[in-house]
Amino acid sequence: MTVKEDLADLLQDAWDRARGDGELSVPFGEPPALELPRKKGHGDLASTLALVLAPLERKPPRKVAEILLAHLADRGRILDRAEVAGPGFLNFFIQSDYWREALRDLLRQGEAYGAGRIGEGKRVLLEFVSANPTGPLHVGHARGAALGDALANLLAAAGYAVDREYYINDAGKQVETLARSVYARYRELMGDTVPFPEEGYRGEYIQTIAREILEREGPRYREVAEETWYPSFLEQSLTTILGWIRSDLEAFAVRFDRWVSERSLFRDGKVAATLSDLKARGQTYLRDGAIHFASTAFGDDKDRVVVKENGEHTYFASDIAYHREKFARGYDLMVDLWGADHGGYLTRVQAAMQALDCSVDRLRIVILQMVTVLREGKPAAMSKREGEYILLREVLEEVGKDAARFMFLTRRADSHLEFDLEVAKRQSSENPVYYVQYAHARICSLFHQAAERGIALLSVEAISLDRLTEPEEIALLKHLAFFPPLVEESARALEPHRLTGYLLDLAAAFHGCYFQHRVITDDRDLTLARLALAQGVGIVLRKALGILGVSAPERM
RNA sequence: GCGCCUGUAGCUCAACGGGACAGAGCAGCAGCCUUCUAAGCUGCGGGCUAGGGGUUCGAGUCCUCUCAGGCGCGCCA
Repeated sequence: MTVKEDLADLLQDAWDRARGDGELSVPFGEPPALELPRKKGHGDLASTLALVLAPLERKPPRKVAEILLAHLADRGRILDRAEVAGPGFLNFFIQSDYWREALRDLLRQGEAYGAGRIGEGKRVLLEFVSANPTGPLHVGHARGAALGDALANLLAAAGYAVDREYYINDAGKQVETLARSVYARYRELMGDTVPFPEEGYRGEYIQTIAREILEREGPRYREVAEETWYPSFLEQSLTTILGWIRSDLEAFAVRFDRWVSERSLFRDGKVAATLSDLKARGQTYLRDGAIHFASTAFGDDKDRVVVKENGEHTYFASDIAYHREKFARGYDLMVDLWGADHGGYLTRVQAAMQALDCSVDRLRIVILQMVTVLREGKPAAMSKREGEYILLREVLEEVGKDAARFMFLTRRADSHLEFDLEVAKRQSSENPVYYVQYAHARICSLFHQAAERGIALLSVEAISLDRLTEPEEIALLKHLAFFPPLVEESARALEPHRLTGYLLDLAAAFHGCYFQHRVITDDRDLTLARLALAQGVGIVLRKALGILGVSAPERM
């Protein structure tokens, strides 16, 4: 039970009693919501139940609040006091002992603390990154990778069974262009003058791949027909780039359970099956030699081509098949993480799912806004074709995994992100992530100190937590107690960034407390109580940082 | 032109499925290390939440219009 649940039960009970006494009459409604007041004097938790109920009850909000208050039956278990305030808020002040026992509970649970139940073991598929295998991952992908990985961890922490998937767009014109670009560079390396593909990829990495092929296979593809070199160049280019992508993701501590290839969907007949399904449902038609999907029937701006005039499939066709396949796998929830440049694609995918009777509410698409990279105070140009972009690899080398991930994860998905490389490097010691990590390192240091001084730790049950009486200590206890509901709420909202805010608050509360109250003193019981508090903070820091994929160092 | 996203302190961003007096960090100023890590702590200043209308007991949050920025508007992916 979390604090919010405990109090919500109490309030629900009061509500039921008030109805039983005939003082309130509205039969049902939402379960009472509780929120953290922004201002200190407004209690530890507040409810707006009376405000919501008042118009339905045709009573003044304060009157409703009084009635609820009168029916509150806490028997001194949780509450210190409760009061009606402002227009009709119910403010709850919770006993210090409640918070202390919450810490004891935390310590009993250890690393399991904060494990949520809202997932109920439901299966979630999270698809993210899914960058085209036509070049190395850049900083935009890094944001998606950080968010996706953290989101997957978060959902898992909230009790979902999560699968992480990367969709490889290894079919179509882009990878064809990739192969041609590499071949052109291959010929150039041998001194041949060949035309470079018009829309070809001009990044330096193309030469790298060409050079590797030349070293590995020599000039054997110099004077052969396209049918001979093309398949080989395609495969080798894809393999090389996917290798880069995998190792970059690994270095960024981003994990995937499954890699789904677009070509495999064609190979396994999934695309054909999907198209015939759509056709059978009367959702496609032929126009100008191309097969269109009638997406306008589902709110799209125009109908979309799925099979081109030349008989090739569009990316959209295989993507419909991919999503249909995901639905068929029986997930309770599917989450797609897309870059803002794919935002215009949302309507048509939802349209396709509707057309196939896949319930769209099981699919949630998170659009991630762009990243602007600042180098030396100026925006760095990002153009994949020209090969100008800041790579994930570079970010890792310059900024580091922890700082980069934390920075990506302090912003909401739909907010544009400015990533200043100079600031991240130069001021690395002032980076918020170090502030949080430092709190963890300090706590570890405390336990080393305690061990050196031969302080014997007690079992959880034997610690005198009532020795924790300072306002800063109580404040810390409260922070810790709010972690479990935070996990559930962030997961529900698909917003891992709430955890970074929480971590900064928690670290600040800890640093403040640490500065003001010495942990290790001659007072044995007090020392043990404060160590227990520090341990609780350490556990939550580790847990939350772990969800974000940021390390919790023992010393700094 | 149309669609989606954004606009909050000098800068970068928060504000938890509308809630009470909008908060942090950085930058600026002034203090705190003989004692558990100063990558720390304490204090100060800083806002018509882009702007106008509306809904509501209550709006940074919802609706609408205007302005500004980003992304998209391919038989590319």
